[in-house]
Amino acid sequence: MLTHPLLPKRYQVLRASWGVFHCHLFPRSPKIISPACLCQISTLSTTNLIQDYIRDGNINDARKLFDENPASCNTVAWNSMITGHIRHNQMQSALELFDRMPVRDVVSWNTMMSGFNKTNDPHKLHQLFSQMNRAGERPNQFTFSTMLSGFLNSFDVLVPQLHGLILHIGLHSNIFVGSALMRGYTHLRDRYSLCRVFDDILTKDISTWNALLVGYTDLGFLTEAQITFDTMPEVNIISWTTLVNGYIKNKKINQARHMFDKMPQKNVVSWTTMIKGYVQQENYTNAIQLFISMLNSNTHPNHFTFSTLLDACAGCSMFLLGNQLHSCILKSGLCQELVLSTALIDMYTKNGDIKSAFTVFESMKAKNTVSWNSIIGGCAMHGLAKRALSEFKKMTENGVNPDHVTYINVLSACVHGGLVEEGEWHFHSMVERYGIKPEMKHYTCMVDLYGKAGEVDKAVRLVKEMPFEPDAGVWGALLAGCGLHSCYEVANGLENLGKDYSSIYNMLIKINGEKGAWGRVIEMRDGVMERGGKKQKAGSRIEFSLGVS
DNA sequence: CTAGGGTTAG
Repeated sequence: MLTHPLLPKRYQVLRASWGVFHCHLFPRSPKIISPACLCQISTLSTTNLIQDYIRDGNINDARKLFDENPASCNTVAWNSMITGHIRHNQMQSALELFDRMPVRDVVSWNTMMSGFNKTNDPHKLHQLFSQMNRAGERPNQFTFSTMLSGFLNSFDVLVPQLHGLILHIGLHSNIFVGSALMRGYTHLRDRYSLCRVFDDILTKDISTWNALLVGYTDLGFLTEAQITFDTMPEVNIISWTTLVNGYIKNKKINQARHMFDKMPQKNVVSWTTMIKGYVQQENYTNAIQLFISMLNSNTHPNHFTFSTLLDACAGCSMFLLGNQLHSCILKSGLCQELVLSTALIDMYTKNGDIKSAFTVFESMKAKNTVSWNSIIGGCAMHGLAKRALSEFKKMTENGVNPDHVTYINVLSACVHGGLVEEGEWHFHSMVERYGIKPEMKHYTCMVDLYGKAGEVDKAVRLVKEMPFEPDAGVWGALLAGCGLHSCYEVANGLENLGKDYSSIYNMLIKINGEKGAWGRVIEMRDGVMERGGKKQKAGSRIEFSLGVS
């Protein structure tokens, strides 16, 4: 039974020393091994083999062995097989095995849960948890930490509930459960419970302390975070990076840089964090300088670093650097990273090179909502309205669900192409077909669409129907339409016009000026000046990218 | 065989 074509070399050795193996396991057994013993040995070795294969990433041989020896597979073998499928993102196969396994233990349930956690499917996770309880399986510390991390963005409310169960079972002192709970309470922005859970963990390790640091920085308690950092029994590179990132998240870029410079050592993550900080502040010069220092310190950039830098290139039109980064990405073998391709598409469209954007887009093997959004948005930005709509059609045909950003892009494509009917159709279908409620931006697009097309009445009606108070964008779009089609009366007759926005007054002034209503113009201009309004400065992207401005 | 802490895209 131990002879098998799939047995790797080290097991051939085991087979050769069969006697030793036999004596070691069953020292008192007769020379001729009974069938029951053989079966036991076989199960042990099959399970070990499957585990070895999976550890080596060899899912196919593992599955072959598994399928060909059903009698030698115990629950551990089944669980290992499920783990293997999950590691290879084969959730369907994992689920299929889980459904037909003869005996499930707590590990089987936990493994499936971690799978759904990986695929970001909190509903399935939730479902599995109740099934598990119905089946009479008792959740353990693994179950709770998986559940807690899976529920962070969807079932936040369940965090205290799970906490109750955890206290009941007595698992609150487990470091894994504890740090998962701390993350949960950080999401709930509950500082008191965060500290409470931290105190309940009797033997804290460095991850526990780091979780507290994350909690404090996320909630904006920078002083507490700094004190924690200074009093921690030990700090590692993760603690340092957490603190730097904490200052960045709270817009204290200089303090972040101060800590960053004090770091005893830096890795890709810490460099990327600091670079991202500067990109967020639109301080692209420092971001690039830091990137160069990073390369000089012999730290290799990863896909996080590249996407951050591409974001910078998109932000300030550094076309050359963007191109160079694309070459680096191709060389580094990271070009199939979904996020990177999406960042590349965005960089190309914002630098005016829609053709390259399409090249990247078409080279992608897997596309998600964000990637489709970036190409549709790119088409819209380049005035390719029809193309944007046809890409949208392809997206839905490919089974990728649109979201609210998709519709902002689709509607703005309609605006650029003057496609009123199509725009109306999509505006309605977003709720009816996908249940996406239109937000302010969607209304802005529609107002813009009607305004540009000269249907100012429809635009006004839409503004009145809107479920929220219009912002500067909506008023701006409406007034732009009025200006374009000389609707002087409509513009001046608007009630509740956004009086707090000086840009709105500037547009009104322009409309009145064109009509020759100078009295009103002067009156409004004085009003704007009294409020301390300034004339908007014009800027050029070219000047910006040359560093002139 | 299953679980925790720091960086990414529209």
